[in-house]
Amino acid sequence: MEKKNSPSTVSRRARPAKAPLSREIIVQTALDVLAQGGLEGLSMRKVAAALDTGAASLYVYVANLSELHGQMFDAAVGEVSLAAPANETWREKLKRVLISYLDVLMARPGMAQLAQATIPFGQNTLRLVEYMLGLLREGGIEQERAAWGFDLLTLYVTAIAAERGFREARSEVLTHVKATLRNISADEFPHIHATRHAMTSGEFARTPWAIEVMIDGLIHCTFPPLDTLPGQPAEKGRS
Amino acid sequence: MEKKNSPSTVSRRARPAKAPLSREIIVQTALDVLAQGGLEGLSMRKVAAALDTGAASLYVYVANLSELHGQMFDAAVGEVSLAAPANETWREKLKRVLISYLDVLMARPGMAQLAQATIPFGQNTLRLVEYMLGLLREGGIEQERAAWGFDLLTLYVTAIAAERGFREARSEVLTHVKATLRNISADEFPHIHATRHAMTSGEFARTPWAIEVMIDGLIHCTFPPLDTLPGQPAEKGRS
DNA sequence: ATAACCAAACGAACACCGTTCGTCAAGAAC
DNA sequence: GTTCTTGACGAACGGTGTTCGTTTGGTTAT
Repeated sequence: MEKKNSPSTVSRRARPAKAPLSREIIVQTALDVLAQGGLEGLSMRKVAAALDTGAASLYVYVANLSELHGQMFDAAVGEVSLAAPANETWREKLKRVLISYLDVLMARPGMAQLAQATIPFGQNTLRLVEYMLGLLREGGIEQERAAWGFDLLTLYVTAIAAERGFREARSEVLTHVKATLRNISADEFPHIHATRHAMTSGEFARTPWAIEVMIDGLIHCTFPPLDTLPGQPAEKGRS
Repeated sequence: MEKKNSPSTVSRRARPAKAPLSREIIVQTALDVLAQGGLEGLSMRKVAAALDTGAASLYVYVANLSELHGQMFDAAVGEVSLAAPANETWREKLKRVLISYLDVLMARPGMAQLAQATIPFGQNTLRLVEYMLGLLREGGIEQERAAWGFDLLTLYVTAIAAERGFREARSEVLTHVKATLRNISADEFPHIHATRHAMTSGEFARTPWAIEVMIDGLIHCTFPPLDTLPGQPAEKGRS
């Protein structure tokens, strides 16, 4: 950004003690850029600019933007708190860690979308997965249900965070939607009309509620549906 | 693309009977482009090229790319089948329509990501929402639980479709992940080690299973948590 | 002290992208 | 026949990820 090396070779004096680049510094700076500008405002060029260098310099430490995304996600997952009061039940602990994960996803705009676009298997992610699987097993949920259930839970939390992120990013569209919903025809769409307030309510209560619903389902569900495993779904049209 | 109008004004004769543009044609062409190249391969320029015109021409009918995305999504939702055998229970019908929705999301690569990026309230979407809410009410699930539950169900189906889309798009990363998972340390991550096969299994059985889990949870859950509505979550750290 | 070497850093370029602007031509209205 | 409107469009602006070839500063070998 602030480079002025038009003469011969004075440049190295104008930038005397620049801290050397590193993977960690790049990832941390990228998280800062994300925090300020969201996922739209995150680009190799912007991150490089924040480090007072050019985009090409980053490619020494990071293969491409996609890999940087992955590194950023895992670094963020490292901020999830796994601590819990010892007297809590497994269910309370599970809910607690999921909410902490949700907090991390919502701390920086665009982090949830980043989580959705990332196939997540860094060190911090593994630690989190291990912890959650342990809790489900502690609750007596067997192997397969635990694996699938963990996926169900995290998928939902990530999705709800991403959805909120989008709505914050484009609030103009959202107000338009709310107007449409408010004036919706009671004849053509009676059920939507009846629930039109509930649909946009409970911004914060909703996620804990959904977590409870899914854990309840996980406990009551009679599956693991071994019968459907061999011969495809046996359900309706899988194309 | 195939324009040759270097001389004076012969161009109009070289392109005599071009079908006029329209919103519908643009949306339909965009869906074709999406089907072929995924969301990455969808751009105003590509859609315009497929219509043998320039990108600027599209802006007469579509405000911007984001609005085009919205129109594309609603058009796709129109393909969801709401038909069901009359003797089915509300629960079977609900599962059926959700699977049909999943099919639509997976029919074109990138459609699920598009669904996640869209705030969905076109005509076809409203029809689908109305239908699903009706089924939930038919099942005796009261107003608020139905509204939130519908959101939970669709959010999950969309998320699972998007996740699969990503994995297809970047299979190189996925194989790497699978290798990591296969050789994972049994000491450091015992639970992951134990469930490492279940975690990547059941590609197709998983979604019907998760739908059952969520409906079970929806039925058994004692909520709607009116107690948490007035004073924020009363849970842990909402930032 | 000097020469050789190497890897990090970087400037420039390529091929894209969304969007805007000014212009042009064809049909409608008069 | 003339004016007016409007859809179509070429060109351009400022952005993007990524690559290539070169520079450069510090380290090692002579």
